[in-house]
Amino acid sequence: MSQTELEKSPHAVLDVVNCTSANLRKVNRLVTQVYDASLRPVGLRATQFNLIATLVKLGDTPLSRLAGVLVMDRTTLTRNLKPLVDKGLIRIDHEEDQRIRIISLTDEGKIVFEEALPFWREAQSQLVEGLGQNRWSAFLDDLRAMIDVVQRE
Amino acid sequence: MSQTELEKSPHAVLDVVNCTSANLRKVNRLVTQVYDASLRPVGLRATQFNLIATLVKLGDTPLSRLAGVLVMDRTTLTRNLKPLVDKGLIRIDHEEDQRIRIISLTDEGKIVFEEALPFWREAQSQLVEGLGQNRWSAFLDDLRAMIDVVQRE
DNA sequence: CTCATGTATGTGTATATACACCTTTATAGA
DNA sequence: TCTATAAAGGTGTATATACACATACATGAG
Repeated sequence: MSQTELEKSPHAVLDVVNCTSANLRKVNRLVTQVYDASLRPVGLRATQFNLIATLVKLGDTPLSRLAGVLVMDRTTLTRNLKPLVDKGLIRIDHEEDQRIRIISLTDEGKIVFEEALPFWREAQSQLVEGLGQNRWSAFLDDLRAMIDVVQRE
Repeated sequence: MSQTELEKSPHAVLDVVNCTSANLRKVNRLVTQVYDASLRPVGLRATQFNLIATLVKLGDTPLSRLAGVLVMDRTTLTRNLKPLVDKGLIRIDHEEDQRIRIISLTDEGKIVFEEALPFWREAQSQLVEGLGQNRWSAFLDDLRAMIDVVQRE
């Protein structure tokens, strides 16, 4: 009769409480709900707002490059674009190279972004102030460090 | 002709780079992929492993209480249980009160958890060491602080 | 005992995510 | 020129997430 892993390490279950992934997912759920709630008046989700903001910054961008900048799976981006295209906020055009899809903001997309900005700021401030400026800055630094850690592999 | 929000605040787009939600979601995507990849040999996703680990800790638990502990929407939990029930790792029973669903680990669920533990540890170590013990601890503290901030509303 | 109300849960729908696999289009060699 | 390969993208499928709405059951007021 061999001992189970749990009998050998009774603290194993406690360790799992410290799971980086589980804690991240939990925070992500909660924080996403805060931003989604703030942005609801303009009909955007947090993900969609970020996608639009990235396009404002980059200008017209090929799909794969956009996915690279967002550090997002290409096929996820394709799916995320759909509701925005349906709403007329984003346009997808071709280039000479028929393989390449150029993602652009429409005029309405730009307007909606401007409308959404104050609502985004509201959510952002709420969290920055809730955690405190300094601690929030450190937290953001750590998020970026974590990105480096994972991507460096 | 009124100025646009962007013309008034040319740094608005740069601010959005610091979006707590966007950065969290990005890290969450990457970290989830690390844990999913580690756990693939045992056929569990990070979310599923965490769900099982929580059940190991709590024992048989009513659905809504489990959702509360996980800080997860009740309906999300229902959906997340399905693949685990299908695989026979989790069972859903009734109580005397016919409304209540009791979620339990099956014997096979317990076995799979034990098999999964070393793979979880591998992913966990990878991130703890990548970020450094101290910084990782601070990061986890901040995640928990962020949970408090959001829940305190 | 009966019904109004509250509690526990499920379903419909939409989005977010990503892996495996497939199609289309360029391009570099032979 | 022709073709093998690489590059860019899409689709099928499965999971993760949550809001709005619907259902079933329990319980207390009368």
